[in-house]
Amino acid sequence: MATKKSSPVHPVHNPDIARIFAEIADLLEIQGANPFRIRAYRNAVRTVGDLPFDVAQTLRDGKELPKLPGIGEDLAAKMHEIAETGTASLLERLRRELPPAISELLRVPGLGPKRVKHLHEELDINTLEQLYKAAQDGRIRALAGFGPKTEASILAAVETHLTKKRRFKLATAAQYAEPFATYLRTGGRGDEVVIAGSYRRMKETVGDIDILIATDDADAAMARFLRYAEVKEVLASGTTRASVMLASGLQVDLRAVPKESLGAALHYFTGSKAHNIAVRRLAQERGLKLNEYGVFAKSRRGEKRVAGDTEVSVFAAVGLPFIPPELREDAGEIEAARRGELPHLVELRDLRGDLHAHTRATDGRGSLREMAQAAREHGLEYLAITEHSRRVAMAHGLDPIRLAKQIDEIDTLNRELAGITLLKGIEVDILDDGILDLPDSILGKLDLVVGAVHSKFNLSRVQQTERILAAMDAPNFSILAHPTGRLLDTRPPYDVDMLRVIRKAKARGIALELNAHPERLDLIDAHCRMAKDEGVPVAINSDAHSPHDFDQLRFGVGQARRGWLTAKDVLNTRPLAELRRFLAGTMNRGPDDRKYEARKAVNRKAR
DNA sequence: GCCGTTTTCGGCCCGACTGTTTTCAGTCG
Repeated sequence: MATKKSSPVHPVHNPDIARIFAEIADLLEIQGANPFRIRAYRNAVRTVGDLPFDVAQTLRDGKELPKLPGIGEDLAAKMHEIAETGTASLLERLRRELPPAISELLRVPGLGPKRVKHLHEELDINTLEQLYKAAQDGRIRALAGFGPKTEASILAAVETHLTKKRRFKLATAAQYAEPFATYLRTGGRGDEVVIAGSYRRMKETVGDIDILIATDDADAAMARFLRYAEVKEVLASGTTRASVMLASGLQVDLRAVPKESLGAALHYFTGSKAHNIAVRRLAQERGLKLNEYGVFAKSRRGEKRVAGDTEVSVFAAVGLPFIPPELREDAGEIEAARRGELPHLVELRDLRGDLHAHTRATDGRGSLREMAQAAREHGLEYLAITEHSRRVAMAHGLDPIRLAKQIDEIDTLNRELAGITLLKGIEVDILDDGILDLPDSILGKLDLVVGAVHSKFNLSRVQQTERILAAMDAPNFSILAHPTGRLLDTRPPYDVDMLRVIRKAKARGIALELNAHPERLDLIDAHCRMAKDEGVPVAINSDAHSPHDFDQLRFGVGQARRGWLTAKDVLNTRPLAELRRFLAGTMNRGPDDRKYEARKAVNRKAR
């Protein structure tokens, strides 16, 4: 339901503004508005989503918003309006003109604005449920421009969509959870506040947020929790636990514990459930009882508390060293801990560089110099510039001439930059047949080649795998970008035999990327472990499209930690000289690589 | 709706694929 302007206002965060702009864009699109006007809103979604500061907070602090690219007078005014009222009058008007749930229909793959409009006007379809019913009844295939295949794909898409419970991407949840935790921390009594649960384990998406507060005054902490301005609804509230729904739709649970129980409670509420069960079993074997209040030894005269003020003490009581939260999935971490073989996980500060970034030359938002400076400010020593290649027309991908020009620009800039080195790269498209989108004559002049699939996601497993393996046979190929192509919530991974890809990478001395973009986080944790087991280095890359995107590296590191990676397993922890040696081994390979050449020749002939 | 300016309106990344056509519209990235 639409928020009325007169209703109590919840503080607004950037994702809220972005969501409103996105909905406006959707509704305008269905109405058939000027496509460039729609694009302006979509650009604004990205701009707001990427901002390194909170818009509403900035305005509340009485500060001016800086001039933002693509945000003119009108959109700036709307950002003010949303920050103040939680909504935009334009959105409210559009919602009156169109059924409120109709923009949901645009989420169905294969349905764009024209078809949604058509379905609305011809069949009075306004919701996913109505769409599903119509597809089941075979009414959609009867419409002009639709057919049985379209109908079947709609049916399948809605089925997967309807059954999915809403989860938040880690980076989005962070934007709500961290200010909330900060608010609780500033309660003034020195309470210890920790966000536990899957958030602390750095899972790529979280269903809700679990906050733990160690306090001497649970009543006051509870009251403060419930008073938080973003609370829309109190779902439950007692003396030690409460549960609320925020205006953003994110559920937050609070648990207040006495300070001496913090460690045990933290362990308990961090999970995972499977990990907790396994640890409790260990406790049981030792005649101990483990719960959220501590570790207890049974005696004839009741129970004696033996540990629980810190997590370390909890683990120690069951004979284990501290296990980092990211590993707590009962996926071998307890056995490894027992044997003293836990990995020393990679940390953000271990990263010395970033091997995937874009600039304004294609679809990025910073100049070469701005990106270099931002990388340096994030403590990096090197940064690879890897624009899209020409096949990605929408991003204005580089052709050989423009790439050659950028190579010169980077050489020139490197001569004057201090404290950071730019590497010359490309994110070259892997075409349908596994051939790269640019000729070797130009690729061979680069420091590295990052290969990526951006098309033909629905090839069969065999075809998709062969395509990628073929590309890795190319004379110049350093890193396979976002290896499964998935976008969280939006696009499933393509079907590919990852073990074969990883073994090919091993054979060819190629690295795999762990793309740190919050929508991607690709490689997934299991594949990180697979790569590590096979001895293939993983590059944690930001895929930065603007200077502050380097902030996202922390989510990539979280994912890498879930994949058991140590600094040694990560390519871009290496010093520049060492990295260069690795990259040199992936470039300008000799005539031994006949497979790729043969394939290229065959394909040329076929054309 | 933004932007840049030859200062007040015209341009704004576009190629490929799919299913539906019978020469192409709609969607995607």
